[in-house]
Amino acid sequence: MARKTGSHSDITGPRVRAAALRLFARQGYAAVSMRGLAAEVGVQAGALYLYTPDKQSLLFDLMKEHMDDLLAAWAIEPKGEGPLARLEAFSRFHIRFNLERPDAVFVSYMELRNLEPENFARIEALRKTYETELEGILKAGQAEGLFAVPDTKLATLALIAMLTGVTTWYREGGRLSRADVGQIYWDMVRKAVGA
Amino acid sequence: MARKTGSHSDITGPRVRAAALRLFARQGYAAVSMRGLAAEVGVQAGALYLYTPDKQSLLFDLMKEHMDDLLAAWAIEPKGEGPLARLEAFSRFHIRFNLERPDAVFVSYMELRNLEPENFARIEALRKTYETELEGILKAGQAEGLFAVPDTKLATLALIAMLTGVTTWYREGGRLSRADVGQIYWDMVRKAVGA
DNA sequence: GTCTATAGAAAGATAGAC
DNA sequence: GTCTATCTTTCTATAGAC
Repeated sequence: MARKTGSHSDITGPRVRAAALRLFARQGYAAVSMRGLAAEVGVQAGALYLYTPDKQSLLFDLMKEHMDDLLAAWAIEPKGEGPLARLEAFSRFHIRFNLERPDAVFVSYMELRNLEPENFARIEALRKTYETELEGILKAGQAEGLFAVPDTKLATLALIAMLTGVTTWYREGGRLSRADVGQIYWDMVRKAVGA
Repeated sequence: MARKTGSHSDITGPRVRAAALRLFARQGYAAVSMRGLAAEVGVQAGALYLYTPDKQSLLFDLMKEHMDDLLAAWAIEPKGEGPLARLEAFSRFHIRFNLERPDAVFVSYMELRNLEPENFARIEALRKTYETELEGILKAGQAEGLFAVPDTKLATLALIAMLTGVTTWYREGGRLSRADVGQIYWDMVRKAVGA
C-alpha cells in the first residue's frame, strides 16, 4: 500500500506526462481537464502544477519530446547504401517507430492546432526536418535514375501520409504482425516511386 | 444594413452550420464555445438553440452530411470500364471531392473521437461503406491479374490515407493546380498497385 | 509533495421579454 | 426569431495547511 504523503517527484512527474499523453490521445487536448488528468494520475488537481507550469506546456513538451525522439532515432538507424536501401530503411523505420508509440503519434498529428503560435512554429520546424530526410532520399534516387517520381515534394508528403496512416488502424494481436505490415507497405512504397 | 429583428430562419440556419464547420475545423470541436460560434454568426448564444438541440448534434449533422454527400457523389461519378479505369476514377474523384471541402474533410477525420458512441457508430458505418468501394476495385483488379497487390485490405487503407493527405498541405493558388495534383497522385496510385 | 479550498472566468443550456 | 439575463456546472490556476 503506497503511502499518501512523502516525496514522489521522480515518480509522479513521469506519471503525469504519461497520463496526459494517454488522455490527450483518447479525448483530445481541449476535452481533457486538469481535474480529469489528476484523477488519472491519482492526485489532486493542484498537485499537477508542481510538474508543469500550465496545460499548454504539457502539450508542447509531449510533442517536442516525440519529435526529438523521432529525429534522434532516425539519425542512428542503419540505412544501408544507396537511395533504394535508404528508402526501404526509412519506410520500415517510420512504421516501426510510429507503431511503438501510437498515442504520441496521434497527439503530435491531431493537436497541432491547439499549440500556441510560438510552440507551433517549433514543432513544425522539427516535422519539416524529418520530411526533408525523406525528400533527400527521393531526390537522390531520382537523380541516379533509380526512381520515377514526377514530383519529389508531393511524393514525400504522399508517402509519409500513407505510412503514418498505419497507426489509425493497426491493432496489436490482429491479423498481421508489425513485420508483415512493414513488408507490405514497403512493397507499395517501392512500387509507388517506380523502383 | 440588415435589420436586427425579423424572420431569418432560412438564412440563419445554414449560416450557423457553415460557421460551425469553419470553427470546428480551425479550433476543434471541444475548443469551440457556443458563445464563440454565436459571435461568428452574428447572433447571441441563446439563438443558436433554435437551429440545433445541442452542440453534439451540430457536430454529428455536419459529419453525417459530409459522408452522405461523399457517397452520393461517388455513386453518380462516371467510372469507365474495368478495374484500372475505376481505380483512376476513384483516385481523381477522391482528391477532387476532398479539395472542394477541406473543412468538412478535416472535421470528419479529426473529430470522430468527440462523437457520442451511437453517433460514432453511424459515421463509421458510412466511412466503411466508402472504403469498401475502393477495396472492391482492388479485388477485381487483382482477380483479373491487372494489379499486384499483396493485401487488398491494407492497400485500401494505404491509398485512402495517401489520397486524403492532400488536404493537409494543398493550398489554392500554389505551385500546382488541382488537376496537376490529381495527375501526380494518380500516377503514384497506379504504380503502387503494380498496374 | 500533496492536500483542501477557493478565486475568477467561462462553459452549455434555458427562461422570458420583445 | 432574437435578445438579455441567468442557472448550474465546470474549468484553469493559486493559496495555504500539513
